[in-house]
Amino acid sequence: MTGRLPHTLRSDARDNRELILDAARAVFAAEGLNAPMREVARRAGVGPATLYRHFPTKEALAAEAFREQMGACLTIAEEGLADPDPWRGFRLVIERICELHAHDRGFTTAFMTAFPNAMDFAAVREETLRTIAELARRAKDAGALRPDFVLDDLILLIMANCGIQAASPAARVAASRRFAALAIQALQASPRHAPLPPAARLAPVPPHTTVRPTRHHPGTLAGKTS
Amino acid sequence: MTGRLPHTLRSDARDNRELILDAARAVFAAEGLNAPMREVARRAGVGPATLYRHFPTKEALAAEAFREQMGACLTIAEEGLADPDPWRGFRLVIERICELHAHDRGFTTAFMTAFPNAMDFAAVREETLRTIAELARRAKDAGALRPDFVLDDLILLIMANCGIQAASPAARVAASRRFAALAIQALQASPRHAPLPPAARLAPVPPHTTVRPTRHHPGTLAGKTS
DNA sequence: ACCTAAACGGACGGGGGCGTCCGGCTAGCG
DNA sequence: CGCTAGCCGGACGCCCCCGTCCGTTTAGGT
Repeated sequence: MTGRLPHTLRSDARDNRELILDAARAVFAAEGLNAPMREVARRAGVGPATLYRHFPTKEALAAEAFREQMGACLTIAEEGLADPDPWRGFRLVIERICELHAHDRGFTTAFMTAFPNAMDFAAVREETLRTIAELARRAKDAGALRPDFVLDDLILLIMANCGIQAASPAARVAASRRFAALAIQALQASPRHAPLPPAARLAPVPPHTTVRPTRHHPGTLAGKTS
Repeated sequence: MTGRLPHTLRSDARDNRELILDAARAVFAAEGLNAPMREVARRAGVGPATLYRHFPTKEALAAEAFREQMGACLTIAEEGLADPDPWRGFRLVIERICELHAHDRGFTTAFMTAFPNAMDFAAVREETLRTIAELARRAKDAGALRPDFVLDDLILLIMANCGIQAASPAARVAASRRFAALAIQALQASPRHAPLPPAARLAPVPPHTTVRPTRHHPGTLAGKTS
């Protein structure tokens, strides 16, 4: 719905739009959401003005660029829910979501912050979380998932997964895989497990997660950084 | 050793040095290592030149500002090692290190990156890791820590802990506490645990990986400003 | 009280990212 | 084939941050 653009769009404009989206995906994946818009434009081989005309804000660009991954996220959750064994489904969800997030740096923060202006973005996010919540309920009922698991723990793990850095993308994915395995074993129900400290409300998170806002200069426009 | 400054330092210079260090600790804790040097200077109530004269590079400033925490880190490791029960010592180390890192945003990245130029910084880091490695060995021998644990897993967890964000510092600490508890249970030796995927070499990480500056744009990613 | 060396901080030039304007180009219709 | 509306991208002004220079202030010894 968002992109109900009239196909009365001139052909070159159409082409550029795709070029920009491809470039954005590549740049955001490699450098994160805080990458300069300029960089995306350069990579797409267009001028900055063209980029800004197509996507007036970075938020709009990111929302459009990550629409696919957002959908993938939901698909993963649904596939997990479809698994006859809820615990296996749950594990799969953890593993695949971690991998997805390890692949590009930008998507995680996009997912976590869930820009308020990109409505359907947040909607898919909520739908994904709701699906996983249902899956978690079943896994608990099956006695496989620890009963004190809450949805915020999932957010916690995704955030944590996002903190993992490495020299190469490959190393990051590998590390992320190991992390997911550890997380799963921590979430597995077990009589040996001591009770956990209380969960903290986490999401959604103010953007400074990635971006540093404060520049207390009275009067001037606020500055932000990441 | 590092700070063998002649106490033939003028009194105002001495005072300013302390003011700067206090400001740096506060700013780095609140905003992270990427905070502008200017901000530290403002907070300390000195001019930029003064700051640069005392600490020619941000690295030098951070190394000095975090010396205390760095020492605390090592102390934690040593106390863990001193515990007669190695597994309890290990758990304590995890919990306390996570808490320490949750408290200020800057220290984690400082610890992870371990600036190559700040020699003794890296030295303490290595010493800390070595101590924990020994503790881990004992905990494994006691049959409490899973045998496939490697030191990189600790790095992994610290990095992950660093990814945790929340609205308030208090919430972050709470989340971090829960995370630590989960991590400990994942690392606990258990016959139920499946083998883990291979560990990946992680540290140290180039500093720019962590964050990158961006500017604020009204109505877009920036959630709030003062 | 004075004098000097040391320390201070305001100010400067450079660099980079941001968002926008405008003159030139081209797609695509008549 | 020619025209026009729509699109493009170079260039601009803005702001913030960085690191350094230099005229001014001040500590502290005589």
